[in-house]
Amino acid sequence: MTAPNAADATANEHPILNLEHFLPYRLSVLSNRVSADIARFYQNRFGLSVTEWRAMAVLGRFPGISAMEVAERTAMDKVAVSRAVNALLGRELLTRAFHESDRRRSMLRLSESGRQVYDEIVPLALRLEASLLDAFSDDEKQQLGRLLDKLDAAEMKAHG
Amino acid sequence: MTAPNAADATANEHPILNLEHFLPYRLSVLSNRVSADIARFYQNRFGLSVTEWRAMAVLGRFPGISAMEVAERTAMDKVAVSRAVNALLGRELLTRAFHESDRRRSMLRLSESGRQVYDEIVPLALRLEASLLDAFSDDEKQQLGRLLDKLDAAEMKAHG
DNA sequence: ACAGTATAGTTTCACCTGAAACCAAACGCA
DNA sequence: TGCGTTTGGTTTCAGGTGAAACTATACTGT
Repeated sequence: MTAPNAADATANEHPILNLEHFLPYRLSVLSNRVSADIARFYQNRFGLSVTEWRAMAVLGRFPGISAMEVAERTAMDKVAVSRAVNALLGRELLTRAFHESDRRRSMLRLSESGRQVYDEIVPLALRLEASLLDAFSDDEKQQLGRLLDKLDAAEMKAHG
Repeated sequence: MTAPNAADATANEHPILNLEHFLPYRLSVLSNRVSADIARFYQNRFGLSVTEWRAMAVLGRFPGISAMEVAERTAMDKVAVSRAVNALLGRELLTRAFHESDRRRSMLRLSESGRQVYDEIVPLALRLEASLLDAFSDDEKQQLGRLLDKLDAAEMKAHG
């Protein structure tokens, strides 16, 4: 074999990873920035952490579910949920009852004031999302959704 | 005004946020899962944290840059970079020299063994990325890139 | 009925992270 | 030259985070 050209040398002996085009990196940076933008807002306004807000968000949608279900629906682990729920109970933004026939199982709901906070945050969260997608045509929005679905599926498959 | 119907009530009085379709949430979950998949690997194999690997990745590509430039190119803050660099210096995966005429400025490079680690990780990282994009046509890959660019731009604009 | 296992949730521990304060070197400009 | 400001980098501090151990309740099969 003849001497490799520069490109071959790069490919074979010293592979290079171009971080700024590396998909996992791009996702991470984008997601961290977007999350920070939103978090900053409800942090300042309501003193809620991301995990707390996520718990509230899912309880606004599915009142009465257990901590376990909150964990599943938010992709947080049960430790994070436990802490978030306890913090929110302490601030009386949540109420907790226990299941009649299985007293391990909690049943969580937004309290009156929790619901007020929720009702105030949701429209602003939606506005923020909308501003991200401002420059997107309907078609592009749909494509983005589809591509993210596909990435989800691929990640699951590659072991999730 | 007559009594609102269920849909109106939902829209006006009790807006609902559907977490599983909320873009910032989707990005966060996907990105965390993908990052964890990769991190698990070089964590086990080399005891490298995400920040350490990112620093190495960028130094493999741009030998001799300063800690400040590493921070810029990895979107990490300088505290994280400082820690990562010191850990890597301790393990002799990096070397550090100082700039002649500005002795505050460091000049960082992968050491021999750092380069070996880099050369071993890069192909595996690329394989992992490829497996994520396995089901994507060339066209879809290109669209994904374009849409992520657009999201980056929108985030910048909405204040980044 | 009861021994073993599974499940919901909490606590502990060890680590990661960013903001702010800090230090030292370098620059700007009178 | 020297004094205020800027900049590169480190340290400190105050949380946030997940893995693993733990508690309490419920289920299962004999």
